[in-house]
Amino acid sequence: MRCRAAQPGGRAALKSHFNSHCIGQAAPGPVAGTIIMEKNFDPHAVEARWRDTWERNGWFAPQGGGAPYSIMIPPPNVTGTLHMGHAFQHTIMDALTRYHRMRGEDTLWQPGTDHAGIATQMVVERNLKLQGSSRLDLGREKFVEKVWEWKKQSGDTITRQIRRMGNSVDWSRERFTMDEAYSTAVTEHFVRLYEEGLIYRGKRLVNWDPVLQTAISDLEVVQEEESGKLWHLRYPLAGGAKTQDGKDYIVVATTRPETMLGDTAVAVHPEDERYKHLVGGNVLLPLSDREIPIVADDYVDREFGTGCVKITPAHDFNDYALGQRHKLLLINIFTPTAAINEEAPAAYRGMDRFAARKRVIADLEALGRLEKIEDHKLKVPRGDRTGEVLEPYLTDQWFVDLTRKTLPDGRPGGWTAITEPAIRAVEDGSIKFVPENWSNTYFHWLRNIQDWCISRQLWWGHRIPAWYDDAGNVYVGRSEAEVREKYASRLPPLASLRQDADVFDTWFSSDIWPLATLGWPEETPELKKFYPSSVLVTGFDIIFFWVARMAMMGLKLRGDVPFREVYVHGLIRDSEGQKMSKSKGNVLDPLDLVDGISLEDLLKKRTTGLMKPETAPKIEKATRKDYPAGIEAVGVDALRYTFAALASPGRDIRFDSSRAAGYRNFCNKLWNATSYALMNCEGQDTGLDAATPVTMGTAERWIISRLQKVEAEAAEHFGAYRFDLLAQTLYQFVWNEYCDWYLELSKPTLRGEDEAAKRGTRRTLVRVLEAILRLLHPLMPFVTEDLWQRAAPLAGKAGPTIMLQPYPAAQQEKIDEAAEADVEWLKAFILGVRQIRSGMNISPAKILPVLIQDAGDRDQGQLQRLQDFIIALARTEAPRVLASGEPAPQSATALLGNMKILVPMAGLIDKDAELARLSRLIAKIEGDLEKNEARLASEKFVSGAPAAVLEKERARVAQQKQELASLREQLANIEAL
RNA sequence: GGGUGCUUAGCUCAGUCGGUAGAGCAUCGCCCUUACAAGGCGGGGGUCGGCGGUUCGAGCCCGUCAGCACCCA
Repeated sequence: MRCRAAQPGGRAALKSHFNSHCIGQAAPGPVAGTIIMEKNFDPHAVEARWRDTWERNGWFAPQGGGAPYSIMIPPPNVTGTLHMGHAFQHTIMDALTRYHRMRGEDTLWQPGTDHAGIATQMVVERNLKLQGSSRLDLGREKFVEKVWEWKKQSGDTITRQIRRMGNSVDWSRERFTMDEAYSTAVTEHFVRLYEEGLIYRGKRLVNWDPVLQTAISDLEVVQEEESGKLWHLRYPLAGGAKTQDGKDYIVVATTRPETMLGDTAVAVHPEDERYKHLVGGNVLLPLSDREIPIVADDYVDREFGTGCVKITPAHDFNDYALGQRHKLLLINIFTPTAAINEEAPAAYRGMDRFAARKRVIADLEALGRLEKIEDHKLKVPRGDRTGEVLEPYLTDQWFVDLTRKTLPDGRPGGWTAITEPAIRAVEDGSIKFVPENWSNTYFHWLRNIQDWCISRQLWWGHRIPAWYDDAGNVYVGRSEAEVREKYASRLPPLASLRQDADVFDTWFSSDIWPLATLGWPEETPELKKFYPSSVLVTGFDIIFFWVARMAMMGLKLRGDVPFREVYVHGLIRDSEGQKMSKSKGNVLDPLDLVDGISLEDLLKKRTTGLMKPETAPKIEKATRKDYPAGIEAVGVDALRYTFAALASPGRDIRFDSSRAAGYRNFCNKLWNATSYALMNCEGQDTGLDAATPVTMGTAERWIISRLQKVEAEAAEHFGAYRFDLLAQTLYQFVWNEYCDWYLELSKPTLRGEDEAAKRGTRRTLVRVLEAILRLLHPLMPFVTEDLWQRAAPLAGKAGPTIMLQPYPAAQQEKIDEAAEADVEWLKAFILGVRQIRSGMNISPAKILPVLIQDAGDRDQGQLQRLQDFIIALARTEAPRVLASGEPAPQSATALLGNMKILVPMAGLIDKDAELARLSRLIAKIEGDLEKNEARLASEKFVSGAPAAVLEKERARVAQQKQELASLREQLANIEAL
C-alpha cells in the first residue's frame, strides 16, 4: 500500500471514483489498494470527505419504486441554532430515513424551518435596541423588512448545522413557513375554517404579555410558584348592613390589590352562613367609590381567606367566568402595557401596575381599609419568552372553535368537526403513539380543550386575511379582491377596506406543515404519495402545541391523519439531570462535542450574553469542574451513536460525555478492524470467483451465523424504535464478536498453507465487515461510508455510496448452530487457559503445555477441529489428550464441562497461587450449589415447577457437584505437594 | 389536588415470556502480543428504593409506603 495523497487530491480522487461507478463499472475503483489508512480514525477528515458529496449527488431525494416512507422534520426556528435536542431528534429521524431508504423504500425526509413569530420578532427587536432603534421607530413595513434581512443572514445557521450532522433530508424540498406558497396555504386554511363557521372573532379574556403587547396561548404561559403577599382589604357594606359579628365591612383577600380598581362584585359561597344574609346587597368599593353587588357563587372556596372574594371579571379568568354567570360589568383598567387606564380614578391613571399596587395599598392603609398583609405562595403566570408577569386582558381576538357540538345554523361545530375526529384517530389506532402511554396525555388535553386564540398582535407572521369596512364589519377572504367580489352585494365598489393588523399564532401555520410542505391545497403528486407521513419524531413538550393541532387540521382539511405513528422521545438533560438552558449555563452545543472545544472557549460561550450576568461566576465554576480540560472532539458519528444508545423509550437522557468518548473509541475500533481486513485482503484473492474452491472453516461459519442473528435483531429493533438496543446489539457484535474473536480466529488460518481456507477466511473477513458497515450506516453514516468505499470492492460489492445499498437482512439458512456450539466451546477453553495464566501471573508471551483429561467424544472432536485456534489464541503447545488411566503431572486446572484442561506446574506455576485460585473457584461453586440443592430439596418446588425447569435444575446441580469434586481433588493434590 | 414516569454495580443505563441480574464508563492486576494503548488479556464490584401479597419460583405481576422528576389544575 502506498501513501494516501494529501487531502485536496484525495477528494478529487474520490470524485472520479464515483464517476466510474456511476457509469456502471463494478470493478474496484482507483481508491481500492491505493490509499493507506491513517493509523487512527480522524472524524474530521472522514466527515469532510462525504458531507457534501451525498447531497450533491441527489441521494437524499426520494427515489426508487418502493413503498413511500416519509418523515416531516419538526421545523426548527429559522433564526435558531442547533441544540442537543435537535441533534438527538435528527439522529433518530436520520437513522429511520437511512434505514428505510436502504430497504429500498421511496423515502422522503422533508426539511424546513419555522418563522417562529414571537421568538424571531423578539430577537430582531433586541438587535434594534442595541442599535438604539425600535420596532415602533421603524414602522411595520420597515420592521418586517428587517426581520427578513435577519432571516437571510442567520437563517442558514441551523440548516448548515443540520448538514454537518449528516442528516439526509431532501434539501431540494426545503420549505419555510413564510414562503409564498406556504402562506397561501395558511390563508386557505383560515378561510376554509371560517367559511364553515369554525372560526370566530370575539372579545375575550386572553393571556396578555405587556412587554410584547400581544396575546399568547395558554401553552406559552409558565405558572411557577413564587412568594408574594396576600393583602386583606376591608370593603364597607352599603346601606347600613352589618356582618354577623356586627362589623360594617367585609374582608376580601387578594394577591393583586391593584385590580380592585376594576372590581365589579364581591362573591361568597351560597351556603356560607356567615354571609348568606348579605347576598343581594352591595359594598362600596373603596378608592373608586362605586357600589358593587355581593353575589353568591359556589366557585368561592369558603376555607380560603375570609370566604369573601373580590371579583374583577376583566382581569381574572375565574372572575370572568363568574362575571358571565352573574352578568357583571367588565371594567378594564389596564392599557396594553399594563399601566392604569382612564377607567380608574384619576389618581392612578398612567401608573405602571406595580407602582399602582403600592399606591393602592398606601391609600387603603391611610383610609383604614387594610386589615393585614400575609406572606403567601402563589402561582404567577409568566410569558415563556419574556419571563414577564402576564395579565388576563380583554381584547378582540380570532378563535378557532374547538368546543361547540353544533353551530346555531345546524352545521357541525368545532368539537364535532375538528376535536372529536382527532381524538378518534388515536382511539382507533389511525395514529399510534410510541411509547403508547403518551396517548393519555393527548386525550386529556383534547378532551378538556378550549377554543384556540390564533391572533397575535405581532408584526412578524402571516397577516390575517380579514378586512374591515369603515363601519367595522369584517370580511374574510383569500385576498382583498376576493373579498370585494364575494361581498359585492354588501360592499360598495369604492368602500375603503383595511386589513386586520394582526398575524396568526405560529402554530396556526405549522399545524399544516405536513400538508403545506407537500403542496397542499394543490393536489400534488408528492401530497398523494407522501401524505400521511410515516412517523413524527418529536418531544413530549409539543404534543399539545403541535402534534394534536396537526392531527386536528390534517383530518379536517384532508380527511386523513398527518402521520401514522408518533415517536415521542425524552429530553436531553445535563449530567446532573438538569434541563439545559442558557441561564443555567449548562448548555452543550452538539457541534462542540463533534469538534471539541477548549475550556476557555466553552467558558466564553456559556457566560456571554446572559440575561443575568451576575450568575457568570457560578456558571464558570461549574463548567471548570465538569470540563476541566474542555471537551475532546468525538466526531459526528460517535455523537449520533451516543444519542441512539441513550434513546431508551419514555425516558429523559442525562447526557454523559464519557459515553460519547466511548463511541468515538468504537469508531476507532471499527477503523482498525477495517484496516486489518484490508491489510489481509487487498491485492489478495478474497474468494469471489465461484470457480476457485473456497473452504469455510468453523470460525467462518460461526461469525456468519452470528451475523444472521444480529441482522434479524436489527430489523426488530428498528421496527420497535429501540435505538438503544440496536446500538447495543451492533456494538457488541462488532467489538466482542467480530473484533475480539473472529479477527483473532482468522489469524491462524491466514498464516496457514491451505489456500482454499485462506480464501474462505478473507472472503468472510471482508463480507462480514461489509455487512457490519451497512448495519451501522444509519447510525454512523460518515465512517461507514468511508470504510465501505474501501472494503466493499473486496467483498464484491460496488456502488457510488453505501447509502443506497440494501440494508442487511438475515438469511435463515446461514445459521449454523453446530459452528456456534464449537466456538462457544473454544472460547471457554481459551478462557480457562487465560485464567490460569492470569491467576498465575504467567507472561502472555510464554507458550504453555496443555494436557487434557476426561475428554468426551464431543470434546475429542472439537479438540481436533479447533486445535489450531487453541494454539494461537491461548498461546499453548498442541494440547495432548491423556490416555485413560494415564497419570497427570501436578497441574493447574480449568474445567470445561466434564473435561479438564491441565497446565503442568513444573517450573511455571506457583503452588500457593494455584491453591488460592482453586479455593476461590470452589467457594463460588459451593455457594451456588448450596442454594440450588436447597431449592431441589423443597417439596413445593419439586411438585410445583414444570418438568423442564426441574430437569434443568437437576442437571445444573449434577454439573456443579461434578465440578466441585474435580476441583476439590485438584486442591488436595496440590496441597499434598 | 389529578396524572405520568423513574428508583438495578461507584457513575450513566439495559433487562423481551416470571426461571440463578447485564453493558459502557470508572476501578484493580498483567501486557507496548504484527489491526487497534482511543488497545489486549484477566479480575473485583449488586439486600434490583422499603414493606406486604400472588406464585413452586418475583428485578419483572398486584398492593402499599417513601424519594425524585415531569405534566395538568
